[in-house]
Amino acid sequence: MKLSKTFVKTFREVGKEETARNAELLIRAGYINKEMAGVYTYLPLGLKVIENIKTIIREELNKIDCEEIQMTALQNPEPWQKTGRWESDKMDIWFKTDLSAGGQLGLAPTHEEPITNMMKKYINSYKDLPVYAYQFQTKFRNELRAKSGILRTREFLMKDLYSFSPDEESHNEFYEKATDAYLRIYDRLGLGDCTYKCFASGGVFSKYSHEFQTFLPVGEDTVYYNKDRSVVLNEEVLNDEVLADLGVKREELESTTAAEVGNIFTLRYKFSEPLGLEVNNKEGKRETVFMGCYGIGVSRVMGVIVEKYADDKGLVWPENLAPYKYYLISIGEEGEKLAAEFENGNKDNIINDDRDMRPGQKFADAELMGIPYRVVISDKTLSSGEAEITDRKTGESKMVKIEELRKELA
RNA sequence: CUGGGUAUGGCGCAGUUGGUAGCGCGCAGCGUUCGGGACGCUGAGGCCGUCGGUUCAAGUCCGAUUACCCAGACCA
Repeated sequence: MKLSKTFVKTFREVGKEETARNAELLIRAGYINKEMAGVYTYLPLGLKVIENIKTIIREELNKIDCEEIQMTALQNPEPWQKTGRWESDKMDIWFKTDLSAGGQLGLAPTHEEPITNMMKKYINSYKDLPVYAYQFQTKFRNELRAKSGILRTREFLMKDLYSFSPDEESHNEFYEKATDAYLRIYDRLGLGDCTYKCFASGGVFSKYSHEFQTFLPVGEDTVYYNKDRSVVLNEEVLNDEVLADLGVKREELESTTAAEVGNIFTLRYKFSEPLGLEVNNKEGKRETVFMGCYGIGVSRVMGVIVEKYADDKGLVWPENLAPYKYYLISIGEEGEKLAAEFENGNKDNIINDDRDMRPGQKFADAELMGIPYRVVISDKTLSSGEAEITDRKTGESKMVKIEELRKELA
């Protein structure tokens, strides 16, 4: 990408009204734009990061036989009325809107009802099970207060997976597979060393659910854990009964703040029963489908990654998530020619900062944007037939021959 | 929702006892610069969140309202 061709700009400062580090840096670096409280636009760079995150999630879910779909953001109230979740006292985060022709619609806060309802058409026999369907979808939640930048927003991108199994046993099997897939996902997202499976409230669904919590100073949750972190539980379930269940003592636990980056639930018959999602079993008798749901807040994960890796100079992206891998800065005509040639040959991985600016500003922007490798090609480096590559994370520089660079950038 | 705060060019801010708005960044032009956010000159850009009131006169005072921020509560 030629930096001179994009409409995106970086900013030296952002208003004091934006205090969350993730949003401040993402706005300054030109990844996102704030539209209003808890509502953000993803600009070209930010969108590429989102897509990179989605690709990782998609690959891991496809490995465990999940199928991708895309449901609608507009919601028919009917299935929600059947489960009792249309009423605002049951779900206080609804955005509801009126149809011109009369009647109401909801803006999807989640998709258990519509997908369960839809599956009645496709799941009729035990032979149709299991079904694992997921989507990346915009969710709307009318939070009383949006905060923490892109960690808690009113409109956000979520990956939600729903499992439909013939019985509890096969569900549990898949639940374990999904857990493993989640751990692989966090690993690939660069959060593996600080993200743990965590016991949490099952809400109205079941005794427990499991969250995936990333230990992080700005996290909104408080979690308790033992020394080897084999047991991690959310503060909300820290009580004698749960401690006994898990076989740990209160005194053995330490606490920390954490950000929830995923949540998986065993739904049992919570939705399939009221919505009548049943199959004929081998004996030809009706059986209600056993369900589970599995969520990852894609945009929130992006914010968590920013919080984890950013330093005093700006964003720092793990290589597999970065919007571009290389940031080219050329000084002098020869360098400019080479930079243009390299960028032209690999537009998807290279930012060529061809703006008419002084080098200092380009260095600062390269760091602010968090591109993994900064390549400087100048008269100085070219005099020895070389270019300088600087690692964003470590700050270390090394010189490479132009021929080697040409190969690496190809 | 409770408490506190903010709202002035694209961004960040100032604006005294009420007298018709200013600074930095950015932007446009010219020139000098060119490996760590350069400099000089010139210039464009604002119904001061919105509605109403007080006054000869309101960015400034009063009332209302909306949005935004922080803390808390809330949070599949």
